[in-house]
Amino acid sequence: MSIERGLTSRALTRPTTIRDVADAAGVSVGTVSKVLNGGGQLRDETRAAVQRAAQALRFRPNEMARSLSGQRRFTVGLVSTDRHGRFSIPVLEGIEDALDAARISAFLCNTAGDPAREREHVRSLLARRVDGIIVTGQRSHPRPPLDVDGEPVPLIYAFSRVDSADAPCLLPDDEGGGRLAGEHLLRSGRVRIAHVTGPERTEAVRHRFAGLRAALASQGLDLPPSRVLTGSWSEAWGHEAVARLAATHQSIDAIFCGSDQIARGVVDALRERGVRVPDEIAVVGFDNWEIIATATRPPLTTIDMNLPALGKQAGLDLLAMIEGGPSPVSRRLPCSLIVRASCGGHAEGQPDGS
Amino acid sequence: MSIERGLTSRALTRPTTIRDVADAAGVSVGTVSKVLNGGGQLRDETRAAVQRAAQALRFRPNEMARSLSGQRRFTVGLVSTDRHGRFSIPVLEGIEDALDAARISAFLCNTAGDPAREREHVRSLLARRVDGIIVTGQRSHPRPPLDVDGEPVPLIYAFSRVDSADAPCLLPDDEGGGRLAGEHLLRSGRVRIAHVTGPERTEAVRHRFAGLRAALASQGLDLPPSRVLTGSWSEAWGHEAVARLAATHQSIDAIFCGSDQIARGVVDALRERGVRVPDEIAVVGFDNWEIIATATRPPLTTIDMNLPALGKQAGLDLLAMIEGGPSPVSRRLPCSLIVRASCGGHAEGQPDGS
DNA sequence: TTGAAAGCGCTAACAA
DNA sequence: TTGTTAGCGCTTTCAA
Repeated sequence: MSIERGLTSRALTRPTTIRDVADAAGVSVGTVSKVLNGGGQLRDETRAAVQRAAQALRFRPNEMARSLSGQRRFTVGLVSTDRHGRFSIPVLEGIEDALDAARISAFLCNTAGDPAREREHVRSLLARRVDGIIVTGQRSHPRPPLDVDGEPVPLIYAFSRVDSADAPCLLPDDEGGGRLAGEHLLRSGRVRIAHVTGPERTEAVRHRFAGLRAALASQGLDLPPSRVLTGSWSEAWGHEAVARLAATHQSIDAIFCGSDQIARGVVDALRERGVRVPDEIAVVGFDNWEIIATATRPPLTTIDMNLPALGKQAGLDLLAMIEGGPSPVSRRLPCSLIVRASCGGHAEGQPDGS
Repeated sequence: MSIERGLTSRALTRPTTIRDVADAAGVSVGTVSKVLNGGGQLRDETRAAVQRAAQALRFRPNEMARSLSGQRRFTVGLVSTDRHGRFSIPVLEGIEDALDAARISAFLCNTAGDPAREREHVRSLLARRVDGIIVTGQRSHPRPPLDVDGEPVPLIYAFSRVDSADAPCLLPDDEGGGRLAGEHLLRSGRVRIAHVTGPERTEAVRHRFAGLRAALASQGLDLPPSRVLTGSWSEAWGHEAVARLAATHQSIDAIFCGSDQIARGVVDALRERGVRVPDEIAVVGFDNWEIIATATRPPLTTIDMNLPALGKQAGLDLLAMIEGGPSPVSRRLPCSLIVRASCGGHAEGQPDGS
């Protein structure tokens, strides 16, 4: 009976408040708050009564009201600077995984590379008092630090380079990836390796190349400049590169490509020239972009940047900062080798890096 | 001088409140609220003084506090059911465009197809009292309506089919897309057309096929079953379909493919058989997945579903519902033809549908 | 073991 | 033209 108290007098559409529950259970709001948050010393019957009332009224505590008093908002901002590029999506997924586990909601902010839009989004995030912000996006060129107007909000960069030394920043270990590719090629018995990759000036290109060279060097092998071709990140460039390799009479038994798209162009071009892959020339790609890698004939052995794992780590790091921990350190996260058929040999261990 | 009042006694990290601004400007909080919200009758000097104080203190009104009293939260939930699939991304972008313009923030909720996760996210959204929810995701099979626990929250489905007649739902006009493709082929002088498409039972396959057939029928042309091949959404299937077409000695001058991936497989297979595209056989794809369509040789003429426009419309419809307008009606939004080289002929008008 | 009441930061109705 | 004050829904002392 007493549980019904106040049920009839309420407007039908107004959301149930803690007050309603208190009335229905015949206790005070303070008591309701305590049972709902598991605090205080209460009689079991009281707890039960309150819980029953809350259930009956489908009570759902207003998060904004809770946030007003509490210290944390359980909300973070996700600022992504490229129009949800192919790479930021898997990163976002990883971030969401980490956040979901901590029951934190995320505001999605796409700046589409527009500084004005970025400013607006950040304003809005700060006005909403988010507990932290993760910045994702293009990493070919370093971006200026996110302007948080001096606010001391935890901030981390995931798959996005910043031109600020102290900003915590998570990136894939491209050099390690290049090394993995090189080592795999060497293990497969290849020794005359060419490298067909993207724009010379991008960091990823330089690092992947350095990794490959290091792998070869460790076996005393050299990588003559004539076998290193920089171009664009396209299939078309893969085709052209093969033509150039042929024109300059390179005698090679393997090609490490800077991306799966390039690799696909390379493999197609090789096949059209009657060169057997991997028998005559082995090919390794980069990105593990499944839709490309698996449709290539033969399917591409390639390097995976483990972007979801990177995103997840960024989420965890941010959570640590929010909890008051020390600022996490910038670092490179491992890539892993994905073995398919374009390189011959057997499938090996495929660490997923997560 | 008076503007400085209270500046020193405040803890350094506590965010500035309206109270601080009021003290600094030597007015009451009510007055500050009025100038900040452009209300009431105030002396210009007062306004100026308040604004100066607000600026000086870098005052940023707490959105959660505003929401507590106000009617609207200016936040919506984005529930996407597939792990940020290739199709939901462009839809999300369109949604964000519409929302940004209305200065509304969006909570990103990825359910990864997990009902438990979906339930949790919806709970959280309701607890945060979002003004509305947009559901995005797989549309191959209709999904059950989002369970909002009876809450009267505005809700719309974008690129996601629901098995509920009255749920507002926005989808691309696949049949119209199929018709566009058929008409384009006919205009190019093709009359013996084959159709290589995805899984027979999916709605998109049936609709696109129906559109093609309608276009042919309008010219008195028939589409014999032997020229309609259903399979999977892969490049490999495109290859195989070409082999089957050849094996059954079909005499055709065009192929309309259910997706760009299939089209790419078809074009590659054709080229490998020495068939010239588009001279001997014209090919039209579907999706306008640029990375595929432009890398195909020749680049694919294809159908674009205008997903960003669809997302934007979903956002606008939701806003209308939030404003209290009538529930928007479910509908199909137009596709458009993107002319490249795989079909021969000149580039025609390319309505972008936005 | 429970209740009362003072905030949290802001808006809006009402006074002055 | 401006100030006062009562909420908004919840948490958290402090009393009882």
